[in-house]
Amino acid sequence: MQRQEDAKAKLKEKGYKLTPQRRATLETFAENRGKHLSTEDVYTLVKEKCPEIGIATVYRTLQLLEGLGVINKMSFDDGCSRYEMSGSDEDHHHHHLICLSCGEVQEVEEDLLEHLEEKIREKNHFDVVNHRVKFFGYCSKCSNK
Amino acid sequence: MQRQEDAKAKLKEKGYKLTPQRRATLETFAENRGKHLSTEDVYTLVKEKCPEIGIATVYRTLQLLEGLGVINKMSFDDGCSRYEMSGSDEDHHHHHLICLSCGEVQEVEEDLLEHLEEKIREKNHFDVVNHRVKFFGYCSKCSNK
DNA sequence: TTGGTATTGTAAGTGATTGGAAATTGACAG
DNA sequence: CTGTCAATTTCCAATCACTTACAATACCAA
Repeated sequence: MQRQEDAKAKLKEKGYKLTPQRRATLETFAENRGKHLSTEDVYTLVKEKCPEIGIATVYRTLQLLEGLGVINKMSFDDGCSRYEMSGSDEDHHHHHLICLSCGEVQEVEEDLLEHLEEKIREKNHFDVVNHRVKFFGYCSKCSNK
Repeated sequence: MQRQEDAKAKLKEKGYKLTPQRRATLETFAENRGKHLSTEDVYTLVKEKCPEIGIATVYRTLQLLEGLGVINKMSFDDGCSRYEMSGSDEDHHHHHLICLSCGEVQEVEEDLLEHLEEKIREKNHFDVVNHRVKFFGYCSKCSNK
């Protein structure tokens, strides 16, 4: 896919090597778009393609890919970091609904506050290029209980 | 709720971890607003969510949360300490402007999208109780360079 | 193909936190 | 003063998410 090829180009550009471990990690993210993978998740999934991989390499790879902007780290306060592939345009309108009861995370794709960015720009002299919103509350399953 | 989220932010800020035990304790206080819970009370209540928790951890957690100002200790001379969530400040909708260049974080106090919460509620069947927004961009100092 | 360098897996090391149990404290009775 | 008992703290070994040391190995440009 586009992003996978981009990522490979970025690696080469910066003098990093394209190893089977990194290739497998990229593939895994491409195959799991929209999911928020923990390091353990990635480890498990990548292991299917590349059984020898060690957990340390997974951590290193995720760090590297985050630095290159290929994936984004996000925290849902569940005790571990989670990542997803950063899709340049979708990313801009990509927000989360976090259930305070069960911890489930849903996504909302919507441009919520484009117009507010302008307001912020004027009031705070801050040049906004992106925003991210978390809504906290109770998902349908939990609020029915 | 807001105070729960604030508390989580404070923990993170000070380098403390948000463990299941701490999460359960915060939830317990949120669900028992206005009550004055003894350590034993907290132990019993938290045990429902987190049965493995030990009494020592409860004492430690209460100490920690008191230090962060999330809960208040009060004495009724009944032989044990009691606590309640400190509710003094109300639902502050404070959000953040994060500079991508220097990393500076400004706060904005503003209710940005109350009306959008209703929309989310209908479309996603998600009962929103709070939201948090991050704006990414460049602060005035950095964008002038 | 080759050689220098990046990268790897293993295993040991972080630092914060934990449960259980033992130790300490303090109020009070005898 | 001494013993008792419950509240609270401390000790300790273990756990968790993550990082690092290091020697062996794999990329990839020449």
